[in-house]
Amino acid sequence: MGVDNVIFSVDTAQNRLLALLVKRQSEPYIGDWSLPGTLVRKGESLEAAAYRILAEKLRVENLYLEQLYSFGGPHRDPREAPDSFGVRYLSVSYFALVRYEDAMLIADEGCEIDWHPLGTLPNLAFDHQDILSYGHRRLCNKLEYSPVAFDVLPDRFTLADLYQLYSTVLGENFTDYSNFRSRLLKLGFLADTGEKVCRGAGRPASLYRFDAEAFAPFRDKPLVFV
Amino acid sequence: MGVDNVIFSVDTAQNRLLALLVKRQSEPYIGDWSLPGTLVRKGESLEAAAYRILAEKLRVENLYLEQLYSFGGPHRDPREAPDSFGVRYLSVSYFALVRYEDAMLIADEGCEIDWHPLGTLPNLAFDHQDILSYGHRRLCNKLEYSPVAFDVLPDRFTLADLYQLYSTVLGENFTDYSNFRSRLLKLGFLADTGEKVCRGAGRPASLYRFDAEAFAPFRDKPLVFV
DNA sequence: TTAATTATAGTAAAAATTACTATAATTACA
DNA sequence: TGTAATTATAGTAATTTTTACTATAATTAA
Repeated sequence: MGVDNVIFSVDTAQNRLLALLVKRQSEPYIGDWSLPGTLVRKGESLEAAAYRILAEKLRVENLYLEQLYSFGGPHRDPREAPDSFGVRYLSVSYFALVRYEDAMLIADEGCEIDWHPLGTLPNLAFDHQDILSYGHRRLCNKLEYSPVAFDVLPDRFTLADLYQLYSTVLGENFTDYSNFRSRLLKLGFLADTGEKVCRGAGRPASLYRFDAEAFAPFRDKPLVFV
Repeated sequence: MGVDNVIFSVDTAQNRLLALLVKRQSEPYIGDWSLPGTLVRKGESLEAAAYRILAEKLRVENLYLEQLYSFGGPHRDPREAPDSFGVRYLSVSYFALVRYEDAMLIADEGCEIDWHPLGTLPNLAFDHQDILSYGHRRLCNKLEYSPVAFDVLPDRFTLADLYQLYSTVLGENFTDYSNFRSRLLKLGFLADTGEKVCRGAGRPASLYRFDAEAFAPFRDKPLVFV
């Protein structure tokens, strides 16, 4: 039984949504890119295994992680072989969003690992393309309905930072900046810190922080940010 | 590796949301109620196993089924014992909504099985209460955002039937009937068959059917029925 | 025949969304 | 130094959607 992670990050400098892939070093699919995965260890929970893979590939402080789906058809892996329970390889997938700027790739002994823009993905091993696509759908939904963005933004951020994260993930047909601003501000869980930052030309922007307490009443409500 | 099902139905005559439970006939938790479950067979997909349990407990034509979550902490089952993969018992749960009026319980050799109203559930075996609660949350969301209702309504139904299903599942603080009607009708995927039915006193109601083709543009869009 | 009952249509006020315009505060550069 | 470009922010009018109702239609019950 294995855990496979779909790990996303947003490169705000280049406006790209990225997925973390590792190159397989053994058969089957040797040399192909795949999702980082692992077998679950004795006594280890699924979530613990998911965090462990992530920590083996990435040094990162700020992230959001949740279970995605379990893929377990009998023909998904050529390694298929009966075992004591009469089942074949099962993959429980998790999806994560991490802060790109902080994430340090851990490249141990020749293990190739890299970020890949969602637009130009290589062919993936196993059914990992399906898993990744499913993870992408979930990421979009999560962003629209949950405050996951604030797990990967810095503690203090501008509304432009927030907007850029949203529009990079959700694509072109996203609300315009002005309306996004007023909607978010009206919700009342973005607290203006009073501080300003200058980023290149133009009027300085206010730094906001996410007020988790003020967000509490929205928990588990269908709250749409788009 | 096992599959456990959270199977819901709506008793419209009594306005109750029901879950299907079976009484355990072996240790651990012997005599307690639990979700219907099974071990996955050699060469069987997870979904196939989920449909198989359902078919073993219930004769029913109309249903909706989807994967819920995988529960796999190392301490969830007292039966825990290491196996060849180094993992413990894992439960992949599925949730289903079936048409109550058609569903025939299959009671084989002394296997106790019954519908239980969500309000008055007994103590459940293992972590099945958690799984059931999670399934209930998912059911509410599904109903609000997807056309699952039409999988368990008869082919032709009145708007009152539809409203009753929604309000039974989603509870008291649900939109009023009049606004529910106009919202649904405006969406344009309910086709008036022209037929009328009399149900007790009052003006006869139109029978509608779900027009899957007209619904197509809404697929995967965040469509709120509430 | 009248009252009760259920289905359906419609509507006015409130709220939310959308597509903008205007203004403020900074940097870039001629 | 002054003017243009740039970015942030505020505001607003038109439209659409939602909400809380009222009115009317078609049937059964008495």
